[in-house]
Amino acid sequence: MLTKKGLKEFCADARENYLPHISIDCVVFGFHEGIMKVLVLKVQNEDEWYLPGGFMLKNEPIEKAANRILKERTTLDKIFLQQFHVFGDPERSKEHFDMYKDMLPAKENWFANRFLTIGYYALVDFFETSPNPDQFAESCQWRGLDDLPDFKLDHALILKTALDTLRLQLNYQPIGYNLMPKEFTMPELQKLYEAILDKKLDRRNFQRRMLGFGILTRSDEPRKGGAHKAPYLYSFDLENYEAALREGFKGGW
Amino acid sequence: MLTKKGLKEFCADARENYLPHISIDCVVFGFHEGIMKVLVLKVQNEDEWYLPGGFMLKNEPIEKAANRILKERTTLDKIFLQQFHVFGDPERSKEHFDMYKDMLPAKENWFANRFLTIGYYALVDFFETSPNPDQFAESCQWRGLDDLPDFKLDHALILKTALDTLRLQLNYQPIGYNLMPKEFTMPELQKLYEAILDKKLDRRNFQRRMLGFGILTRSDEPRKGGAHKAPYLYSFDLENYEAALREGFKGGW
DNA sequence: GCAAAAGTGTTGAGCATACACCCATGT
DNA sequence: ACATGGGTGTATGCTCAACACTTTTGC
Repeated sequence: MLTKKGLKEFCADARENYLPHISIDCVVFGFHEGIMKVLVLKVQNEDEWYLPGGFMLKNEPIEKAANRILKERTTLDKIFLQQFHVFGDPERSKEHFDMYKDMLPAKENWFANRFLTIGYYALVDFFETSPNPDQFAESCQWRGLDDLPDFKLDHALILKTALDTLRLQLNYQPIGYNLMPKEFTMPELQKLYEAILDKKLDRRNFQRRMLGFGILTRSDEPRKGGAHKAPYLYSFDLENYEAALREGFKGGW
Repeated sequence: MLTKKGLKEFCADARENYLPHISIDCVVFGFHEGIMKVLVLKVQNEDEWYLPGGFMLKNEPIEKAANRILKERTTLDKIFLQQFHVFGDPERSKEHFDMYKDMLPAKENWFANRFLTIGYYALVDFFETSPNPDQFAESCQWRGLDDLPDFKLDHALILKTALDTLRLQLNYQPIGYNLMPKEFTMPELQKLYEAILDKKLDRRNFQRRMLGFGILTRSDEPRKGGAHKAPYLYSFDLENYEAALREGFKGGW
């Protein structure tokens, strides 16, 4: 939560630069140790949790705004981003309104407005990401899907909707290029799918199916060093991958 | 196009009642004589075409606004509506801006604003719909997908995106309850699918597949009067239909 | 040599496709 | 009777799920 002075400064700045009534909230998915993780923000000195979000510059394309916001939170550029829904319940930002309503008169108070928020989800490489808190937050951190905090506002709904969309997407689009390192083994990729879908898949059928999509390249060198039989390393064939992204494929899990 | 007086009145009213920077545009699909039709508006005395759209009251949920707008255009209530995308290119409403920029100073000119538009598509019963023009339009009429006008703004993109979404939806959701009359024959339903997908389907396989979804009820009375063998009449089993809407089914066309 | 991880193969069920055939009705 | 639209049946092939077998590696 901001101090009165901080709020006043923020509002003056926001009114000048941002489109009113509109925000962007992002669900940033990463994959680490077999668990799907989401970037969450914790407010200073409070047990309050949010998804990373922000506002749109007056003359900025939506997707650019989402990219800019995420770059600030993750240091990542060129993130895979997908708009998935607009949340516009008139009461959805009431908590924010109540929190700040006594500090500034409504006319200059940015948070006295109703906000529609455009939901984006992002898929990022966990290891390339350096979470950065924003001016409202004390920390920005990864949380597993099995260990989510209680979100403020409608951010739990936003997260759930993003996850549902992602699961649906899995049925007709390749996923993984943005979530995996450059090279990976088939079992590692399978763990990603299992984490997203929250269910076990058959090792052998997964392999056949995945290879059938024709979006993977097997490198000559298997991964060494581990115990047991050395698995092959794969990477995505970007050309085919992107063709599949555009055209989609059939069938589901 | 509005007169200066009309514009001034509209803008004063809009500024008081509507959320700035945000509009809603709707792609209304109907089905008639084997062709998918879309509701389009024609501007008075100009060869300019738009999709039906409008603005959101300051305290109105998005979906309510879309419903209200469509009720005005179609006289229909309780329309099947699906939000599908937000279009937010900063230049997208430039045509509107240019058209009205000399009539009113930017400060009072509603159309001097940048607008994000939330795209909804609607599925309606062609025969229940009575198209009504709005204050900007001279006519509101159905046009077949094969006979679309050149749209202004980005409305061609909005329509295409809606159609793509609808086709995707066909893969995992039942469609038809909102587009067909209460009772219909299997060949009639097939024509709907063919019109949406723009390709021929096998009569017999379509029937088996459709019945396999378990969302149809066959009535005892076949349709009489026509030449040839009397086809059975079907209606949707609303309970199963809605369950299928929620849970989706697998496989595509 | 054994356990565990990973690669490859096989089989059977179910579903989609492409047909063939039968029934009803108006001309 | 026959053309046409419509309902039902069947053979083929493909895909997916389930499961068996083999290979590699560290202990």
